[in-house]
Amino acid sequence: MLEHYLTEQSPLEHGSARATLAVSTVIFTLRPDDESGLKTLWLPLVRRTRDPHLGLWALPGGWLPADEELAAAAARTLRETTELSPRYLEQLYTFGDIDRSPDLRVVSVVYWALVRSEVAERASVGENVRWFAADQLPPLAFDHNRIVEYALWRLRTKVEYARIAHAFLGDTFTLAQLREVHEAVLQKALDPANFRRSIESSGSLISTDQHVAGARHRPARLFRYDDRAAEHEPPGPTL
Amino acid sequence: MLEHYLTEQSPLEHGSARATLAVSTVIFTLRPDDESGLKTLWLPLVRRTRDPHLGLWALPGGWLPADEELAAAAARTLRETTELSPRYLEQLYTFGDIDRSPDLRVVSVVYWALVRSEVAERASVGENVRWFAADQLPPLAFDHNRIVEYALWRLRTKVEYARIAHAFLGDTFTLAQLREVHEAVLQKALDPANFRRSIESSGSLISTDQHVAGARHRPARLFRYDDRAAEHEPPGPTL
DNA sequence: TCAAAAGTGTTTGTCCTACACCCATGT
DNA sequence: ACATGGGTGTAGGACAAACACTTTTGA
Repeated sequence: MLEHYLTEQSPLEHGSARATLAVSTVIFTLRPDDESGLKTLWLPLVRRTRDPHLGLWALPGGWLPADEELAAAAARTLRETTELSPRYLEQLYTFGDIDRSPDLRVVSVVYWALVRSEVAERASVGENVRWFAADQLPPLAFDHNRIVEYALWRLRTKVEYARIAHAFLGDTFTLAQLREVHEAVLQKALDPANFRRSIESSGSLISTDQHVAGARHRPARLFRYDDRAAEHEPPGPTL
Repeated sequence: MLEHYLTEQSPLEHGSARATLAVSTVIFTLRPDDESGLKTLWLPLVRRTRDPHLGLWALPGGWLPADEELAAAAARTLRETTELSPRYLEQLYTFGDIDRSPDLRVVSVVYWALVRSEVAERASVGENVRWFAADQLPPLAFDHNRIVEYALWRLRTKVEYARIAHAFLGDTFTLAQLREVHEAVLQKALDPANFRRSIESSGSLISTDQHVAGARHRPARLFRYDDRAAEHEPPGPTL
């Protein structure tokens, strides 16, 4: 049995049907909630124009062309959906339950991505693409609700907040802006004093000489990310 | 272009060729090094009996049948290779670089598994299956060296050591045995006193009334895992 | 002059580490 | 008796939370 399997010559020759590969992407951005005004996580969904699940909302994605890298396919569907480029893109998980799609056996390699808030404001929103608050989603096609749940969990428990928060901001930013991102993702208030210290001691920021004036209080200093600090990465596929 | 892609009817109809899905598994066990006698990580590899990479060692795996779950396929190849059942099995990553296999486009969903030490001692070792020390591997087929590197990194940086160490041990064990597992995985000595406290305060152990006699020192108490403690899990696919 | 947010200082408690020390057993 | 590892106690340092306080601006 072992020998049979290991020496099998080609995937085309074995009796049972093959699984089909798809790539989907969970795309997050941060923008003010309609009511509270507080920044919350939003994501774009695509309305299905065919069966199965015609009319339901689903994650952006598509079949994997044999000549395209996985991450490239994720970035492409992201671009096609939002007309944006990802500031952060990472493989999330591969979902392959037999019955997750009614007819075909579909295995989906799912990526998660972050895009900048300001840019996402003016992103394309058509008849078949709409942004939703991440914690108020309608029932989605396939197992996509579960996938978004998992992506949210991963975002919130990711240790290297530094790179993540960076992905939501511009090149320079104040500590208050950075703290606002952390608070939105973690869904809890952070002490400004302690936040400052923990960020500064992490060494991932470079302080500029610029300040932001115009508010009726002391001007805040602008900071920039230290790209050299991004080297503390796992030796794995993330690189 | 977006519309074209999203409304595409079937993966069978688009022009370019499809990718092929495979499942591979990195199987770890703990056993004494031949020289030092210290416990180290070992894993089984399979010799390839066909091109590409004929004669090279590779991870156990095979094509994914359309009617088999991903994790089930991983467990099956594990069983076929080692005649063992996994005590721990988790999806690691999906590797899909275009050129990772010379001819076909192969996308491999890779799992990592842990098996018990004592059991692995008497595991099947044939002409085409052999156990290797995880940090002294020969050049492997495809990108399998990179995959093993990543699996090792994940094993060592996994936060919930509790379940992992458990997978290498029997139902009851002494704290010294548990500590030996942690030391082998982390490759550093741990203070017995502090190790005891950190484990006990984690609440994942149940102390039994049994003790291990026979050694020329105070008998060590046997512990058992608290399955209820395993509930502190992510809400994701791991469950 | 006052409100508001930037930024600093200080206290307190918690966790981790190192290491001294006692306990129980086989030889 | 004594060597050996099981098991407990405790002091010191690192770090994080809480919060009082000073600084600098616009109104």
